[in-house]
Amino acid sequence: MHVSFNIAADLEAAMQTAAFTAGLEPGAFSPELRPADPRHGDFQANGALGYAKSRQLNPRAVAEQLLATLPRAVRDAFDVNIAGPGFINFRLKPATLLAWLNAYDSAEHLKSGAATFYSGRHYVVDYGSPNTAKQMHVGHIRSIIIGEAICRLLEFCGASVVRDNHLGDWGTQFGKILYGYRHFLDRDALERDPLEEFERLYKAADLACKADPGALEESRLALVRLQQGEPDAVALWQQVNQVSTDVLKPLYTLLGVHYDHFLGESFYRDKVGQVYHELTTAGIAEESQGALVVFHPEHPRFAQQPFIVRKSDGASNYASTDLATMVYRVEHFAADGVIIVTDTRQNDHLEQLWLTTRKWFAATGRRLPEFHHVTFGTILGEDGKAIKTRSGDPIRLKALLAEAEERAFALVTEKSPELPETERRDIANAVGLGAVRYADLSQNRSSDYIFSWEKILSFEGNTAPYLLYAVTRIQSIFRKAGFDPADAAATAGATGPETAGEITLARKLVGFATVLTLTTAQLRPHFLCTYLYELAGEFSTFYVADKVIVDDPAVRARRLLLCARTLLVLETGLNLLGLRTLARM
RNA sequence: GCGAAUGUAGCACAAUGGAUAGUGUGAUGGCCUCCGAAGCCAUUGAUCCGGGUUCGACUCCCGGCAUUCGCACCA
Repeated sequence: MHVSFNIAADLEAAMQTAAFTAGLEPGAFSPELRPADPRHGDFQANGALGYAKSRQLNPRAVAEQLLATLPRAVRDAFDVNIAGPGFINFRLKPATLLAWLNAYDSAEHLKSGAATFYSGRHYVVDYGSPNTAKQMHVGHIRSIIIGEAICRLLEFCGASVVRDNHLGDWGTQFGKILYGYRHFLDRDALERDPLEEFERLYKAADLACKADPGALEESRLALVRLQQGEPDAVALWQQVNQVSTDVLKPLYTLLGVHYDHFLGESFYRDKVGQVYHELTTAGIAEESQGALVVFHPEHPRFAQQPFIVRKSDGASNYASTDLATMVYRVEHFAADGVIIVTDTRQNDHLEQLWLTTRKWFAATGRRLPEFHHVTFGTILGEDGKAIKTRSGDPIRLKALLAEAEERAFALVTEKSPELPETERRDIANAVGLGAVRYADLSQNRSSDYIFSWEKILSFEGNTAPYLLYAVTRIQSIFRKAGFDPADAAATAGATGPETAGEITLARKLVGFATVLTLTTAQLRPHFLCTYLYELAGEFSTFYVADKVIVDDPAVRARRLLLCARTLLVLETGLNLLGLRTLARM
């Protein structure tokens, strides 16, 4: 029996065929196939309701018609019934469940099943993208974690992905650092910890600029000199960037993120002239108060609120470089889609960027890519305000991750004191970093969320420790049974699921395909998290109800198959989210 | 002032316009001679307010309210 990875897609196509055969008006019927409440089925088609309503028909009668013309293959694979006002419910038969479980038996096979979703599509994902001359703090973590998960998900679903770190390495902060370097430099401090000193210089200069217009003016001029290529300024700028990336890279390594490129704003410094020229020539940009700006008359707000493309002192800003970046990504990387992962505070900027890009590309005959601004909210402390240290400074990312590992180590030591310390350290790394990561991904990214160590490291609820624990329990079963989880001998001759626990678990496993389509379509990793949490829950229920290691070889193979596939889907899913899984903890 | 995001049990979070709004925590009561109880089962409790669209609204539209954020040379 052949069974597709994404069963829903086949079913949807079959429904269209049935509609045609049944003589429903062509083009007017949409199956509206959705995952169903498990009490009703695995999928439900709601299309009969809308179709019937618009044509003054009885929706149940339309559903009956569709049901009568369903292809034979659908009836073989599903139990089908009509319920309520005209919902058509499809429930996977045990034989179909078994066929799917047999077909998708490895990460490679799951991936090749999913690869049709985005096959041949090229995406550039811009995430992380910190400013240089600063330490990374908690504020940077969401972009890194969400961005990386999106990259992995798209790749798994067949896309080719370019990971681009669009460093903020060319902005106004350099004018201030140049100013600070000239007036406040502490050479010993620079020697000891250069990044620390550059950050201090920036802050000192920033304060000076707020207090003294002369300082502000000097900083601006310093930036212009840098952007004009003055050697002293350029040398200092290079030093700052070198020091910064030296500090950034180990953090990315710790987080398992490997960028293909670090094309920061400065990379585009020789490409902004073309932007000014084309926008002016096309009549999209205009001079206003000495600056080059774009207004969008058709827009209620951006008709008045300018998109400043070149500052009045001639310097570029992030609008200039972002526009140049858009062209580079389409022309150099042949991007079909551009995804930028930043917090919601940049909504206006990115909306203006996109409005401008559309007009500009139309005027110059360029191909317009898909554009997704993947936004996210702020991480809050337990007081409901933006998270900070007690002294009011931002929490450094490095310190946060170290604390996560430390707290996880204490927990593991408490729960499993018998394990050797090196293993407990390793577990603490996976659990601690996984907990931070999962906390960020498991909630809808558009909301702010409250960060609590107690909550994210809890073994109860939708957390990394709970999911990692489910993985280790399954591993433990295989250890006890004397098989490697990937060993086909363990599950040879397995028949379809029979008990309530087995069937529920198997149905959930098949749902992996649906959740991948939903997660990538909306670029919201929390859909996958919710799914994995539910899967782990179904496994726990099954685990209590149905003993796996039993004498009857048929029952044992059948249940080991479910264990093996649950392990596979949990590990695959968690890896897509960037979590490392464990054999024991 | 204009705009955006958010508003769901005491608390923290789910719900691509579908059927009885799910889960964790908390509280209460059960389940280990049995594969890891870091677990499982059960009870308890909620859609900010007012209109509208729809066969059907937490979801879409309009008007309020609340919180957070953004709005001419930071990114």
